[in-house]
Amino acid sequence: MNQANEAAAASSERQPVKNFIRHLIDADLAAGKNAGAVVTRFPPEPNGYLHIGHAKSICLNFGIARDYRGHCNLRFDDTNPEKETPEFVASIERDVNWLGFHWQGRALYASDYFEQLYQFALELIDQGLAYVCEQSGEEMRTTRGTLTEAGVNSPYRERSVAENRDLFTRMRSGEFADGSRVLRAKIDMASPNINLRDPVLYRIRRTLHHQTGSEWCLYPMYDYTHPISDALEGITHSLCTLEFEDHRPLYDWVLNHITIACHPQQIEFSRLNLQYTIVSKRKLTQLVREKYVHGWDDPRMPTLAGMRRRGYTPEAIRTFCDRIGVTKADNSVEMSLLENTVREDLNLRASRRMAVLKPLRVVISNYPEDQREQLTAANHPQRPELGSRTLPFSREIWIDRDDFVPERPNKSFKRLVKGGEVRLRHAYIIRCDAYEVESEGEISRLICSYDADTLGKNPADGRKVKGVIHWVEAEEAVSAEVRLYDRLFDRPNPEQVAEGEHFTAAINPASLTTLAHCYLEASLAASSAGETYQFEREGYFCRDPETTADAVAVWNRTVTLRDSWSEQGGD
RNA sequence: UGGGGUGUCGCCAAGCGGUAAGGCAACGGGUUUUGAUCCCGUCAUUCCUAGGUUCGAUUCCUAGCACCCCAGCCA
Repeated sequence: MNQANEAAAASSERQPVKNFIRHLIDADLAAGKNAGAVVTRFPPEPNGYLHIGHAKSICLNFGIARDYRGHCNLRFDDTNPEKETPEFVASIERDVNWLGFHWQGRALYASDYFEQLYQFALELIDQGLAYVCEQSGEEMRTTRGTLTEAGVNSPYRERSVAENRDLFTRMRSGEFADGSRVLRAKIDMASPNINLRDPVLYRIRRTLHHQTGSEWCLYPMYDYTHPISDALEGITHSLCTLEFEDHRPLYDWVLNHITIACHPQQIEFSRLNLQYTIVSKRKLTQLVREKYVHGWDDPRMPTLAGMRRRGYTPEAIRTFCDRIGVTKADNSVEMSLLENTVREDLNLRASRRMAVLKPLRVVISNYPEDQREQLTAANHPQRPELGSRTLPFSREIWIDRDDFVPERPNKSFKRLVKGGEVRLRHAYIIRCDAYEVESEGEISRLICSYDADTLGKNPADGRKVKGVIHWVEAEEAVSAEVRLYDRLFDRPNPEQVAEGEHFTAAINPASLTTLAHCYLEASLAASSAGETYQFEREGYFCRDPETTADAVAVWNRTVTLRDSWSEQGGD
């Protein structure tokens, strides 16, 4: 971040906000549980990029570890090699760090525990609590029962311990075909909780694993792996989302039936729903694969990589996560909360610059042709310590097309009209004397005159000029491409589409507007990738890091300025 | 109609028996060389509903209602 001021940035963050999980931990601590330790973990599956929903979980888990002087492990839940890749592992590590959180030592993997997991499975078998089942997937589905009817016991359920041990050992050594056998927990096929109807613990899959290679053809399931991984790491509070609530009896069952000292407490909270976007990894993957967006880091994506590229700061995202809170209630957070948090953060730290997005040529007829001036403009109206920069000024400048109309449309209109005056930000007051029109009817040029006695002061005769517009000196202007982003979906809940339609039907076709011929003030020639500025009267813009050095620089609009004018019916 | 959850302002969310915090949004007003920022003010006699307990209930009890999740060899 350019001109970052740590103190200023830090002030936008708040003191720890209490939530029901922190209250539970307080109670545990007060009761002397876990010898006063608080250990959490963030357990992503490396099958996609991290998004804003993960940010909520990261801030929760790492935030609690920080505030309770414990620690939080980053642990990849890598038990399904078919969907996981090293690229995702790398992106996740990068994004967690970028968000501002760090783990001790190396990142951990559930696959680190494959051997121990296997030994614990043997222990379950020895107790008669797990068996090798040869039913097909289809058979297993039909015998599982329904929500209201009990399931039917598998014919393989009563195998002897010796036979189960033999079979399971041979499953590991690769004697059986993929999918031909699974290891199942022997619990209760009539349980009203379907997760307890003899759930699968292990399946056979000959897939190269990104961490363990071809060492295993036997992979453990999430419900079996997660509690043991947590326990092996000494996790005290295992935080997950609501849909795992009815898996908790299984989580506890596993730990209650093996020899292990630690028994973490699983606590569930509701996942984040953000209006006008989606946070389903499956759907985000589809947007990328089917090229609805330009990649996981497309600035329209709710991924941390996309937000970073768009210009959102980690501080703003953390503050947002503080503000949405943590509860068990289903929620639907308005985009304006996120946007306001980003604006608030950027307003404080971003230097101001001027940029003309839709250029309209202006000639100042009474300004001497051979004259040039170097004006001085403060980088930030409220923070003088951020310094100032120089603004060239001459007879020819660019202003934005939206800042001129021939005739005043209403009495509160403050921009330039023919015969009217307006203040050029940081410069003089000009009057529009005439305008030229092209064959198409489009205005091609404005002929204006300036009041030389209005630099840094109001007119001596006391006349009031209300409007202020931004501009860029023509000769030294820097060419740029500017990309304006709008919400990716056209409705608050993109899942809500007509019968038979897919969520992609809700994609906003105007989510990206590219302006290829924009002019930035001269000082921006020295900007560098990733820097964010406020383009006055337009919004916050971040110089795109992915653009090649020799091309015209690309700027991504992070967020617009609040605009109470257009909200009232202005344009 | 099985099991597990949740219901406090348009959105998020405090509150844990003592008489409804805060943020966002919205709406007024002031300052302003960004229609930005900033400042000031307004915004739930009411907490899903109905009963009950109590001097007193959003908080306790009972009965309803609404919504979400679960039948992957995904996580």
